[in-house]
Amino acid sequence: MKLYNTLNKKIEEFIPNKDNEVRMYTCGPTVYHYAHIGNLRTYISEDILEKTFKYLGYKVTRVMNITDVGHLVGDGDSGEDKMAVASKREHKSSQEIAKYYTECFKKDCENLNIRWPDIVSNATDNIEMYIKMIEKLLENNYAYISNGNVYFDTTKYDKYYELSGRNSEDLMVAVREDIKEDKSKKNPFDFGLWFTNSKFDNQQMKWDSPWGRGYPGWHIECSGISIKYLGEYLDIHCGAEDAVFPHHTNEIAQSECYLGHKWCNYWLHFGFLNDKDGKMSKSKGEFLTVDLLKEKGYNPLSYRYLCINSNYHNALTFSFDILDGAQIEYKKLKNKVSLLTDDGNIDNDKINYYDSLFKDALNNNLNTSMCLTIIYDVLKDNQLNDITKKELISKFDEVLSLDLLKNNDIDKQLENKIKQLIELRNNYKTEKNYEKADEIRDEIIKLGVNIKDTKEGTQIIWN
RNA sequence: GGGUCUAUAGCCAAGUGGUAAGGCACGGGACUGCAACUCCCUGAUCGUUGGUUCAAAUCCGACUAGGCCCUCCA
Repeated sequence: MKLYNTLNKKIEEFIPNKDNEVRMYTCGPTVYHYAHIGNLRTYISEDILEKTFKYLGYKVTRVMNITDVGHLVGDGDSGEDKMAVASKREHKSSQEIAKYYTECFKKDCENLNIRWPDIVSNATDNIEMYIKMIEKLLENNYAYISNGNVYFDTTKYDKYYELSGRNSEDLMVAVREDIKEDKSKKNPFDFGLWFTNSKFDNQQMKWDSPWGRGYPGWHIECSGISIKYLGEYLDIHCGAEDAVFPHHTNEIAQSECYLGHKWCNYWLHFGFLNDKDGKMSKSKGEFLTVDLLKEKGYNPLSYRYLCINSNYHNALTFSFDILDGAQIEYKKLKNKVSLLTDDGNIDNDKINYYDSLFKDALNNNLNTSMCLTIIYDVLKDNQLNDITKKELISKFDEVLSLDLLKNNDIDKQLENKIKQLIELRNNYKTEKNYEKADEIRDEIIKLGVNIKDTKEGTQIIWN
């Protein structure tokens, strides 16, 4: 399959180290707050990538980290992070905060049909791995100790700027207002591997290390977890576009210097979900969570549909108007699927034909909007019987996970009640008492279903 | 200042050199007691500007606009 590889800045054929096996690492969330839907866009894309690999016949091992240390308290971002501040005031520990928000994240994933990765590891569960790596980096002179902290020396790794395409001359130092330049570094772009002398004096989580009691730098976490669980050769590393520099750049530097060879051949980055003012953030504007969407009457899968109908690589602008559109499209699609019957026999030639089109779309740099087009084509194809259509859609939904064939757990009791109401309404209709008939229809709609009058009678349409 | 990505109809978008997929919305029609659902019909020369080519939305250059990044934000 073809993917856009940030490392080479072009779309190229994906070839894993071992035939038919993919080792995949995806940067996980920092659990200091609820995830907003922009955060979740990345995980939706990763979920589709993972399921695509499987659909194409690869065996996939996917690892994700949970960052539960490093900037839970005290960094620039948390100044506006009211929830974390509130939790602190309530005397909750970092661990408690992390545990709570990890559960929230898990629930968000469930709502969006994001499969929980095979291995999910907390940053704090792998301290000995980071220490082992840092020791070796120090031993081989890729790192140095200064002012109580261990730093990676970026001048010792000549491919440091390969991923981001930058150079040291043009980078600006401490460009963000809330960041102060760290004078302990030899070079301005060196980064911390281990801190004992932190600028955050209220850091709660600390561990013993050969360099004193402290805590790991942010970047070593992903390298450590990846190498620990996926070995020395990684096939693909994913994350949002903002992670290219410095996070992934630093990961490559420390991992390859530690391993002594090339680490990962493919780097995939996902575009942002922006609001009309640009980057969505937790502190400005409306804080858009999955729960909020549900409260406002949106199906979380409408948002998944919106993401699927876009290209993972490009920025996507969010507004409720756009989500409204996606929700209507999604409902209509699902409704069309729900009208399919079980008639006929499965036509395997047709299955193979459409399945190969679907795979072509996925192979083409994850062209998921084309996948949706193929579903519409299947639905419109009058050479296909309903059972074949259903079979195809069921297969495609293994990747898209839009629950296209799921009837949202029909409640038998509810169904019986609706059937009674329909009978009552039809009696009124026969008497031409349309006022009463409409009242009953409204009542039925309030129960969360639609009805359709056909020549064969009134059908229930489950939303 | 530098890096990187993007720019196709009202909206979401496909398109990877040969004369613009699909979906939604809008409008028209069929169906209906009226609706909803469903079905049918209807729309763009591709940010601007040079160039390469028999031929460019698609390649190259310039410009314009926008996103992301330049130390812990997905």
